[in-house]
Amino acid sequence: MPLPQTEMPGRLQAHFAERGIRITQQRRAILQVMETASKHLDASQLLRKAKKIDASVDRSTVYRTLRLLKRQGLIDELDLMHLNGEKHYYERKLNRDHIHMACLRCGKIMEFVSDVFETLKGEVEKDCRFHIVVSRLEIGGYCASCSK
Amino acid sequence: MPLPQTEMPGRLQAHFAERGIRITQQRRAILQVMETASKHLDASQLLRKAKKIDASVDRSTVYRTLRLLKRQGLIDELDLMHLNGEKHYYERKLNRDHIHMACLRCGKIMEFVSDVFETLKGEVEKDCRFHIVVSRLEIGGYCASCSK
DNA sequence: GCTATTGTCGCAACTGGTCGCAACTGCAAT
DNA sequence: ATTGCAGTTGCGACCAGTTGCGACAATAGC
Ligand SMILES: [Mn+2]
Ligand SMILES: [Mn+2]
Ligand SMILES: [Zn+2]
Ligand SMILES: [Zn+2]
Repeated sequence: MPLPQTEMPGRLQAHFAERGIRITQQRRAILQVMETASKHLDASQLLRKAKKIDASVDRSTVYRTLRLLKRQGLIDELDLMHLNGEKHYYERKLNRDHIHMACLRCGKIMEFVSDVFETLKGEVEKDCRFHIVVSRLEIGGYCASCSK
Repeated sequence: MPLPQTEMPGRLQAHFAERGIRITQQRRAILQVMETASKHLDASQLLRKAKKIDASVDRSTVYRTLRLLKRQGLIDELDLMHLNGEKHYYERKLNRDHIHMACLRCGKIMEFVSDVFETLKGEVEKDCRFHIVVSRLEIGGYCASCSK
């Protein structure tokens, strides 16, 4: 089962500079956390980690920076089936979209890259004349070990 | 006061009866709203409409009933790309899954049924040995009239 | 119909995400 | 280096969703 290829250690901060977006102390801390994160951070985890780098970082700034990163297409927002409450999860956008699967029993999160998914998106673009910017496929169910 | 109990119960209420789930005045009101809704209600709209049928319905009961309906597989929960804040939208689960597309410019929501989507889910079940219970594909982008 | 059982409800307190505002700061022009 | 200012921040108030609890009401059994 194919896994998503990890992006080069590219810099979120570089994207900001290129697009003339102001780089503040707080944003630097938040971006650094997002860069180095093992995936799927939620907002409060992100806040806690960013505070370790710059203690002045406030909750609102985390949410505002997440919104900015989303608008810039640099991160994806996930529900992961809301297995643990309503919160959302964030991960750096990779070269290729991937599907997320969440096991409703053990809570494991799996990722899957598929050509059929690409085909499906192509179909939507053609049949609906819809120009896709972002797409998100999340599946809930039972993983191999839990479905026995 | 709630409507008379002799009123023709909808499918949701029938499902509750079959499964031995207690049918209360408040739930009857909420189910009735979900049955007759043109789609994609959010929680506060649902609360407002349900209160018109039974004024005693409380916010918590709406959320608890939504959770119950989700667990029973009777409704789907959608983000619709969080075009209007973080809230979630709900719709009755239909015979066949469909994709949701949201236009980032005009806000229009479109639905699309695709065999390729079914193929993709089949692939996930087979390749990942994952038993799918619920799936949700949401796409953000620009509709035909907005992408010119 | 009446009562006992137990699931559900409304309420109020709490948590997590948002927003308006005044203070601050990154950055670029001098 | 200094200055000027738009963009950004922390803060506090606010709003939406959750939870624990005592009161209540839907059902089953009499
Ligand atoms: Mn969501
Ligand atoms: Mn992922
Ligand atoms: Zn599992
Ligand atoms: Zn549009």
